Amino acid sequence: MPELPEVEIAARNLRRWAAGRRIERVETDPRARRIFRPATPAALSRALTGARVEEIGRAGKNLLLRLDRGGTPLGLHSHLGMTGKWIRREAGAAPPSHSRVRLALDDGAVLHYRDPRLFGRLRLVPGARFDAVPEVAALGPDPLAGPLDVGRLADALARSRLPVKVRIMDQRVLAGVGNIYASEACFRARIDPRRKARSLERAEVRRLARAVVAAMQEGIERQEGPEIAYVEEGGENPFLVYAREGERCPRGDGGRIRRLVQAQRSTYFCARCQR
DNA sequence: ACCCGTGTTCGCTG
DNA sequence: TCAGCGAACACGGG
Repeated sequence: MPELPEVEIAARNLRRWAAGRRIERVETDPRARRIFRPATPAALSRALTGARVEEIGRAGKNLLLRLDRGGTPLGLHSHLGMTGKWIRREAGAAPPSHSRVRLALDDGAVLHYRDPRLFGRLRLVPGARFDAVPEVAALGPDPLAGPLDVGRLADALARSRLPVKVRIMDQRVLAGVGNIYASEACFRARIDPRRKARSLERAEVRRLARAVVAAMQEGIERQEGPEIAYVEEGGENPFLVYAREGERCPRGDGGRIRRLVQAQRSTYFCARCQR
């Protein structure tokens, strides 16, 4: 389930599970070649076996693992795509379905990278120089890495004729915003997602920036909190408007949530309160 | 069977 | 040259 909040939870999990641990064994699913960069399972296995996990960082939707191979730094860049997830299992436990990579750690646990659709990516980064990875270098500001620069966001919006909801999903504009949180942020900011990005006034840009941060923070708290058990799959839809077509607007203004398609993705909004 | 999907990249077009 | 568009990737679930 990866947008910024889910990737942040994955980073926190990996810190608890793997920081300071040594990777003793690596297994890969041969069908999963396409997620590897470079694309050979053998190269991935050779590089990671024996390495120690030092730090786990996050930039937008990207997980950045800093490893140590006998004094030489090595980076592992993990992008979860649509369906990627890191899962911990005790030694000998049955693997989850679609486990594509298994990292056996020195405490006996096994980290599984599960990814049914294979849209994720795992990339070795020599010297842990993540700024040399083009997709990472091109990222815009991360909404949780310090206060967002409203002027910079306004500039990025002013240069586009795209609908604002589509524009804020561009990772060069805001790192970590995906399809769900783009709808949620527009709703919180009371901005119509169909508006051209360049049409927003400065005050609206400020509202949008705050709305993005608030939506992300709530998403993280929801998944990190003690109620994890029933937020897991099968629970209620935790979002304000996403996937709520036809329901009443949560602001109680009498509007109904509408669905439309923008840039081949579903958008949800209330045309009554979002202008 | 058919449609939909929390993401990104690539090739084409104007 | 570049912003924008639509297809493609691959598979499960409703």
